Amino acid sequence: MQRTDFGQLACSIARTLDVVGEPWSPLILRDVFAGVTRFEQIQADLGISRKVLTERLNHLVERGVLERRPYDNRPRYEYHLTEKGTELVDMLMVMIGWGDKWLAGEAGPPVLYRHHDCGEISHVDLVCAHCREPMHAGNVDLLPGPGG
Amino acid sequence: MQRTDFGQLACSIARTLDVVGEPWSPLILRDVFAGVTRFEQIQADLGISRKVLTERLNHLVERGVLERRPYDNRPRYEYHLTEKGTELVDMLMVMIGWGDKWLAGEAGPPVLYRHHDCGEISHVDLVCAHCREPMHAGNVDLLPGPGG
DNA sequence: TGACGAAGTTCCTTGAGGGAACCCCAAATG
DNA sequence: CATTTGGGGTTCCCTCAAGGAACTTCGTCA
Repeated sequence: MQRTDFGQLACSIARTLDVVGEPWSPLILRDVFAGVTRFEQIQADLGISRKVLTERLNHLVERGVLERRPYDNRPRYEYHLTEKGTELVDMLMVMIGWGDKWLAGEAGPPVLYRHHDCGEISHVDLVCAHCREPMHAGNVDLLPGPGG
Repeated sequence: MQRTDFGQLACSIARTLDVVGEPWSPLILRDVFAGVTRFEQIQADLGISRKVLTERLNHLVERGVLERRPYDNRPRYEYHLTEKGTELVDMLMVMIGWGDKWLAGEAGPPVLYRHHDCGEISHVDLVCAHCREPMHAGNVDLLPGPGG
């Protein structure tokens, strides 16, 4: 889609967009995460063009985010999240939290997420991986890194 | 770009993509967050087409993510994050964490993030907003919500 | 042996992104 | 006063990606 190749930029956001920045890709990951793992199911659930779905699935498999797995003796395949892909679900959960807060409107969020550990309907919050205190836009400093 | 209108879907991911899912939008937010706030600066920094930059800035202002603010007697403007936009930086920080881990390669991450509270170079982790324990793909259950 | 169904592939049309050139306006400069 | 400069866009044209419908392939089943 975008003719500018984000994968070449020295920016982890751009590189991430190069993997899941194309239209539909995050929604495809959401479906696979939610158990909608087959071509026909995803196509019907999202209403995406078959051509584009083929392109996206191939791209996500190439980048190691999804895995193509046969599920029958016939040529039938399911798509599953790899470890790399499973960790991308973190991004989806933050998008869900933001969308629920700012865009859900009066009807409320369309899907609820129950934390398996505490049993409560909840949402994610960000903490510093080092000290476990809240970590948001207001309390980080940016420094040049080795790959810059 | 995508002719399918994601904003109409009953899905918070799709609705979030309707705001920042178009190409370049997350990179524009990153620039504004990092202090690159003027049209010419953003255009030069990203190498984005001026036409597309105009469209994206207008869209982000319309959706309440950015604020257009005059900075001179002349007709000159800076773009700043609103509260709504500042909270979107959470999504960027998760993308950065994932990109740093899976795509940075041998050179290492291009930018480092120091947590202001503990002073350490760090990255974000996700916790349950309710019990503060880790919350990832593996330990959430999906339930239908009121807006579904 | 014909129908079926999953998983694509092909083809055409439309519209979004890239890029360069151009425009407008206020201040600074001569 | 006339002219240049520089920020912030706008216009135009070209290419390529998204949408959508029809078609293909291959193994199973009636």
